[in-house]
Amino acid sequence: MAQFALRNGEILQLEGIVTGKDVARHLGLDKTAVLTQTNGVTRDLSDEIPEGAQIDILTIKSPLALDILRHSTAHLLAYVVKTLFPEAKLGVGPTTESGFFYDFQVEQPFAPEYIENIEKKMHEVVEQDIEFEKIQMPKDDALKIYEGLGEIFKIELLKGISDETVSVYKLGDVYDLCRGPHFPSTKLLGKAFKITTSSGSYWKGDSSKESLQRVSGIAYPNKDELAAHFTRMEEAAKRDHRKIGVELNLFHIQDVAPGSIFWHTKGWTLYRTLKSFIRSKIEQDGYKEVKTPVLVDRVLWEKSGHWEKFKENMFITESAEEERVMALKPMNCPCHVQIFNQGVVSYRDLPWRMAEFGSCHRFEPSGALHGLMRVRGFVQDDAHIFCTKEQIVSETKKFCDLLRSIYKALGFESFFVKFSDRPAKRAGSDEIWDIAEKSLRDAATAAGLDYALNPGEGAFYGPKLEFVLKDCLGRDWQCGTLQVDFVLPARLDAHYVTENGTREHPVMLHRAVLGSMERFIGILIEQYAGKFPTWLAPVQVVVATITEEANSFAETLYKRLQNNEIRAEIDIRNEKISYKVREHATQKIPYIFVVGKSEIENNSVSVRFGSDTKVLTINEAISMVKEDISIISLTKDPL
RNA sequence: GCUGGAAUAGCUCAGUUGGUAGAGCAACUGAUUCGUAAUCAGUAGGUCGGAGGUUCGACUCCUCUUUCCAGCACCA
Repeated sequence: MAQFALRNGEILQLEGIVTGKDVARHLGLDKTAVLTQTNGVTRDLSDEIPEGAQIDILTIKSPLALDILRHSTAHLLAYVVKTLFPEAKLGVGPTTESGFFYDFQVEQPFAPEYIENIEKKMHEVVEQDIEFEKIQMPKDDALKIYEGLGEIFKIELLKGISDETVSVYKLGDVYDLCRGPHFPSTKLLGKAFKITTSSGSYWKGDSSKESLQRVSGIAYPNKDELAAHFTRMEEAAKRDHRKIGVELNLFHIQDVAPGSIFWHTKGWTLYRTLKSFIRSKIEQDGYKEVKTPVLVDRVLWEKSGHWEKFKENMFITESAEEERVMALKPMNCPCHVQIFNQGVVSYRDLPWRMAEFGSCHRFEPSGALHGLMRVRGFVQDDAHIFCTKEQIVSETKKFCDLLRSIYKALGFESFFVKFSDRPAKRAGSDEIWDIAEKSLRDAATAAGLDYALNPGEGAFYGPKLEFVLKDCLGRDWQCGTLQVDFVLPARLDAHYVTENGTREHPVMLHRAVLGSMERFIGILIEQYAGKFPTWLAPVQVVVATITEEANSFAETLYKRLQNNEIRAEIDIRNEKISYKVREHATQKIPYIFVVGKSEIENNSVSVRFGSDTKVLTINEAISMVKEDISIISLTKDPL
């Protein structure tokens, strides 16, 4: 008689070999049980339970079961694809944030009709209630099976496994190498899944390896949650910055300049406002702004090492009059070093925080372009801090504080941080990398950052911290960055004179808070769904008349707003006030100042803010807006 | 760059066995002078992304090309 502890503290006694299924049956959960949690580990229901274990039965409703539901649905997908396309070779089929995908190698990519058919077939297989049969076998046996089936990718995966015994899940006659666990059978997967897309992918995520076809789907425990997912997606699509950019007349992009932005007046006002804000913040932090050339001789890029690594991604110029090859700068650092190198720099001059709103161009692959988020022409809120090794930690901490204060002011309380360490291809010795990585880690800790390690993803000249924000569709975009660089100053012959009169290379900290102005504005548009806080709004107030008898009163009011440096517009069109209100509300103008007969008589204004309306004196109304705009100045205080 | 999909008026979209284009909103003109999310009427607007080809005839079929979208790869 074996004993097991249930989660509620009850002790269960059962005879013989006991599996999760037995426990479930004993508890009357045999119809709904999908997995067990045995001693805190999620396992198959068919697994034997060791005596004395603490056991919990998981049903489809359990949050712990969700990821397994998706994983098992991926296997179901693989089963259906193998049934419909027996020649397909299986890749891998992991879960995603809201679903799953499976990669296959097939002769013909899946046409949309096939995708529909696959989904239909998956639902049929759910009805057939096929069992996920778990088979533990020696690795060599599994290899034999897959060699017999010609599953080249599974063979490669198997060869990479060091265990002697592996688990294979058999669904119908399809063998899938998998650590598991899985649901016991297809019926329990339910109907709340949907195949969403098919697309290309690469084996092991490597573009030099085989091209595969990825079929992706989403899955939830029930139809309501599935429907809620689609509703969320629709809501998110409404705040897509590309859509709002057109609706609010902020910018456009067209064929003649792929990856570059035509900023319209309203978008450019937003851009300038953001830039002024950043400028005031960095000036307070001791940065000195510069401006360097956009067109620079290739020799500088050769010297910096960028030519060798990135020339395919640079815009190179050609001139009928001159043989000299120039390039549009893809980054500002080598140019900043040229300024640093004018004259002699003393240790007393360090840290030298050299900032630039640097206009950069990179030939990004066509498939990477995405609205404002990934462009070929962009402006970095860039700066390079030339400092000593000893100053790395304090400068990094200072930067992190600045970044946090700016993000907070812009409405981003939370973001995530990645620490990217040395890549395989890099410049500089291991000793230098050791120092660079340690300094950056210490600084990140000192700044109280919670970061995730991103191994091997550093820049070729140094490790970096990356500050990542999400767009409305859940995609990650790196915005801020800080990179420690011991390499470029040496390559570009930057020196300073130490206390002892010797010459040394400074350390260079590459850093940006927003990263790209364009990208950050894209993120801001989505964050606010176009309804910007008043200080950022391109138009802050519209003065709208009810009838034309209010025109001159409106003009006077409009002038006063302008004199108070409020971005205002006036609407004296011969339209009904409800029409005007609707239009300006749709344009997400923060304040609508409505004036009519009664306002003229009382020298007042009817202020509409959001859906609130109140009648104020003109002075009160102007103070209200000015106070709203000045909210941003609070953030000027150091944290 | 790779795989798939798409491109029709300023915007959102109709337009199937190939017979040279249509709606709503926006714009413009006129009327309406109105109290907080759409007043009415009229007018104008398109080489159907571009270049070739098939055909008596192409928005529609084929080839090439550009751009965009989704995913992958890339991102100093």
